[in-house]
Amino acid sequence: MDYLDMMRNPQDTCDAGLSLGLAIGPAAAAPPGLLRRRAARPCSEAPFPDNKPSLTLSLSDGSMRDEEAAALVKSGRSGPAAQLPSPCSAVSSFSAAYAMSSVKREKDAEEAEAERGSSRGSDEEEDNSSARKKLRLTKEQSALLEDRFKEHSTLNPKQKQALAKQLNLRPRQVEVWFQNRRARTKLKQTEVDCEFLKRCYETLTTENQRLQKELQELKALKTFSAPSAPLYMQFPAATLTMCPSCERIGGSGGGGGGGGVVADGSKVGGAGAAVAVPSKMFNPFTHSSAAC
DNA sequence: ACAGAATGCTACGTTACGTCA
DNA sequence: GATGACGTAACGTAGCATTCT
Repeated sequence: MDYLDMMRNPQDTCDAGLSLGLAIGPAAAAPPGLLRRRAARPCSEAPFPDNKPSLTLSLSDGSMRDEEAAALVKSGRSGPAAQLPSPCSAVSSFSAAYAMSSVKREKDAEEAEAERGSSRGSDEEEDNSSARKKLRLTKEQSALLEDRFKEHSTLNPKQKQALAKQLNLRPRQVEVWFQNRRARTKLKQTEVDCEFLKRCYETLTTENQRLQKELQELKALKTFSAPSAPLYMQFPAATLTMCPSCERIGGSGGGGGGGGVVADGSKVGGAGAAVAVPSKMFNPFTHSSAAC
């Protein structure tokens, strides 16, 4: 399965074993970008300094560009067709009130101008039309960019300059490529996380059904018990657990504390039960019992 | 020392081009 | 040849951190 297949069939991605490395960690609990945008970091830092995602994606293998590479070979394209966005058009599409951005554009334009004068002199079209042209990276360029991305998902200015020179691209193009590459990685991560959560939901649903069934059985058992006996004595011993922290007794069924989802809305233990379950969700990954 | 501006980097969303079925 | 889907380069924007004044 290559990168394109994974993009088209995220389910296949999971089925192929990408979820094997999943763990309940920062990435799974809160997929980056879903809750809040990550704070900016100095470019020298690692991409995921502390809360490194708990699974890795093999997006950066060389096979991922095979289709594109094949297309390039087929089309006979051999080198980067330099298409420099017209500085005029860039500015005209945007309010000049944005001084910060326009300064950056000027810098880009200067970069572009410098490139034009040197390595990109072979461009056949230097039209000043406002339409932006799209460059297709060559197989070699893509491969090298992928290699660099595998090493670091971000570049410092020196690395960017060097890589741009090596690839015969503008630094801005390298920068954009890394931006888009990070975005693709993140998208893929989100898809995997989503799939993982879906499976968690299915597991919990199954567990809930099982517990409801168990509850029904216990209720049926209760009708044959002595009415004066304490409630916890009416449970089979094997179903009773004690929370080590709060030392409260609860049924292993999870619904015993009132927090479990019960079909008829009633709570096991009733008002007098010494079990308090604040959470409405039973988490089989963090609780071996639902006593508390 | 502190405040505010400038700068540089990022993520995110969007646009538009190139390719393919 | 026309067309729609898809991948992705390029762009616009805003937030944050650092540096400068």
